[in-house]
Amino acid sequence: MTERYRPQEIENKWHKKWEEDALYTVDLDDSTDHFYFLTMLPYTSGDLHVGHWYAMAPSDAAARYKRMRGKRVFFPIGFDAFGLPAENAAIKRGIHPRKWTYENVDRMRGQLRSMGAMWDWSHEAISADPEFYRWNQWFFIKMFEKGLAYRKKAPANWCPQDQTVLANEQVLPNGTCERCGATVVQRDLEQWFFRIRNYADELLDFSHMEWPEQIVTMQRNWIGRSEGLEVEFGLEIPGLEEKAIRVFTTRPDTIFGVTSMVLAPEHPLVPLITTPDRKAEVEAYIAQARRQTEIERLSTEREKTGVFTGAYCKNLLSGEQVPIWIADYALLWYGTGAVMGVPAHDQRDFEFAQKFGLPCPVVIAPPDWDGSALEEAYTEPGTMVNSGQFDGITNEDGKKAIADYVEQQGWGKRTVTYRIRDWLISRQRYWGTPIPMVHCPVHGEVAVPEDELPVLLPEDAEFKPTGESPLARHEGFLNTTCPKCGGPARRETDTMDTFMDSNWYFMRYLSPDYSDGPFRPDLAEAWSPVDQYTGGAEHAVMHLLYVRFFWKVMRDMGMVEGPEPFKRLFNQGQILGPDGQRMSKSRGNVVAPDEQVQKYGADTFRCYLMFIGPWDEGGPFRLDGISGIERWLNRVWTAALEPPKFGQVDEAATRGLRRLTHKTARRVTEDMDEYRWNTAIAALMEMTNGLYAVREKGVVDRSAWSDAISALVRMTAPLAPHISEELWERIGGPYSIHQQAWPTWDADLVREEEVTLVVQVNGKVRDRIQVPAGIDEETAKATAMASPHVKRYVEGQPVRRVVYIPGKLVNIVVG
RNA sequence: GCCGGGGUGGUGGAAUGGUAGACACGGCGGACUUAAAAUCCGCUGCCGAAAGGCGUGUGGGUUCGAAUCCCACCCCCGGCACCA
Repeated sequence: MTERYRPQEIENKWHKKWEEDALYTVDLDDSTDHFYFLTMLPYTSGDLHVGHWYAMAPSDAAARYKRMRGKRVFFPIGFDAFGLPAENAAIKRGIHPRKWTYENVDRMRGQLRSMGAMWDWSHEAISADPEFYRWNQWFFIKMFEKGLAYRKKAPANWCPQDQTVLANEQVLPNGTCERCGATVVQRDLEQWFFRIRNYADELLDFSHMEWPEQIVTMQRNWIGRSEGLEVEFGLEIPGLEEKAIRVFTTRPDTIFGVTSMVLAPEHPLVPLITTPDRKAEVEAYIAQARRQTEIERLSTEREKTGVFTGAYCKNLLSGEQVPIWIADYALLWYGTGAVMGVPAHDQRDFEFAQKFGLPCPVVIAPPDWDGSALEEAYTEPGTMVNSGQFDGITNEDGKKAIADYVEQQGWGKRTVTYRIRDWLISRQRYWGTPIPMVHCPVHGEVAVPEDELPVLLPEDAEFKPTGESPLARHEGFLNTTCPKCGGPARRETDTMDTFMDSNWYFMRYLSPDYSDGPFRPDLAEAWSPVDQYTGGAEHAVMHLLYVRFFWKVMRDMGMVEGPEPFKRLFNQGQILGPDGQRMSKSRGNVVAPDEQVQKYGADTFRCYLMFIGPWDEGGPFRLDGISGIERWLNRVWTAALEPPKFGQVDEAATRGLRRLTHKTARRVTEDMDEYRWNTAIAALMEMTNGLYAVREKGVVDRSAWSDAISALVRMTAPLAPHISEELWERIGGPYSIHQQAWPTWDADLVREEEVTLVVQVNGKVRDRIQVPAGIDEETAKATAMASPHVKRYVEGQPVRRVVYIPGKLVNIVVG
């Protein structure tokens, strides 16, 4: 008897050995057959949870598979270490964020190692290291110099109780502070932005990437391009310089139906046009709008609100006077901050008009319209009516005709508007990259000179919430001199959004110790773009859009080549608790991977995660199936180490074994190419079951058996790297299995000798007959007709048709 | 409301126009064992004694043949949501 499979022993043994041998260290200077496999870097939240395993273990399997297929695979890892969770945890525990973060890094490194993944730790990068964030600052300065970073006033969530700025996630859905329950208000602060809108059109081009359709659609909607017309409405207010209100519309065809002009409450014209008798009401409305968070303001559940300013503008096409209102559904930052209200053809305007008693003239007639009033807005195609010279044409033609006319008259022009806003990058927080700018009373915004980078994050700042950016209270940090004039100046005290780190971390991995730039240009050229990126779909419109934007910025700086950073993207599904709910400590449904690894071993745990279902679906994690994987790996162990008692060789059985081996190689290869781990494992289980059946009889050829075991163990290697390495050594394979070639298959050997011919009568299965694989049509049909089970259903009825699918099926149509 | 994904045995799932339920869990039976665990072998969609019938969310359609394609509807999950 061979000794039993003891996962914990062999796993520790091989971790040590692999590390000593630097088995997974890649020399990037050789980029032959390179393949960059990247997994989203983990946040330093503390312990590795099942979600990390679910994201990373299959990624590792995929990277290992690529390696065995002959690629030089770079598979790096690092830590996303800045950000609010660390700061909050530090505040709660009264320890420094750096201490909390780096202790977590140490713990997580150990947990990550237990997975047995082939990460190249020699290329690790941590975003909170000064040598990393130095280059965030460098990039910021470059972007400032190119006009891609700019400063302007923008509202931030402000908690008047805690006297602090809150991130959106810290504001509860009812608009209160998650910490103290006070009502959060909007407060304007000078903040930094990146001009992502400059790249909006380019970001809509997805032709150079193989990404899930879902993510592409989400990004497309997020960018939200709409084509329309910007058109002026006349303003004649005594003493007012402004002679027009500009609106953006995608429906120029409805312009004759305008019965109101609605401005955003913050629109700069509002205080200038409001009549004295409306002033009090208008100001009260603006004040209440400002008190609401954007989430509340944009809720579609709410009834429409608004107030009349007392002023009117002129519809230049119809000549009509139009009352000017303000309402919070008009958004200052979208379009021109003004909406033309067409109640008959826009549901939102319809509700607004209903509430305030505004008229609702129809200008696009529905096909069967009898002239009666509408019950709701009509937004379908129709014929133009009540639209002066444009009457009688379809509204689609009307769109063009009116846009042409407006452009001819010089009242406006066709434009494109985007939903996406510039990227607000300022955070009024401590634990992040300091923005490397200086505010000089004489020279204004001045960038810190490159040779003074990094602007270090002071370790002794008071990071507990006080009402200001933590760095603003640190005198030593705050007070500096102007790089231009040497006079006294103040440092910028905001830090950067941590999505800045994830913009380029994968490039830092290439040369984490490089100090002449963010990354070595020659390695960037040889190893980018990333061939395969894997991670969660929750990053669809933040990280995955920012990183594409930033890549294009780097490209325009001449630092990288090509249109996109990631050729292929794969989103794994989300793993839920056994109850089907998101895992959380408060629900008590958290499965701790460490315990499971302790109990079953990393190989079993990895394989089980891959076996429960398709990788992109995720789903509830129940432990009750894990014994199936445990048994399977035990059977692989036994099959590999306890061969049959070879005796009289049966040729057919030997051919059968070879067929099983080659067939499995084909199936597993195809499945692994598509990351279909569950079916790949099922195929390996079937092969293992087949080997067991053969082993009982012991009538196969020795070499067919050892070929089968060799292939089985190699195909198991990407999934369960430790047990396969151990078995490989024990069956006498050269170290390391992870450097061996992937099994190939021979199509001739895969071919079956016999097939099951399914016989149907009128589409219902009536018999299954074993026939030689090469059977011809005539023989197949005759065999089918001869079947007694078939005869019963055919007899006495005319055969109308016989359908034959070669080697598979005969369908006899009677009646 | 809009966009995307999905609905298959007791359970996780397989099958993308041709044998529905691969593989696995669980269950049942057997072998081994003093016994249990582990291990090994067999059976296991539902109804039916059998013959056979029924069966992939619901209803209809296309086809010799539909889980798979088309139409309508219901439900679940994810994302976006007053975008002019």
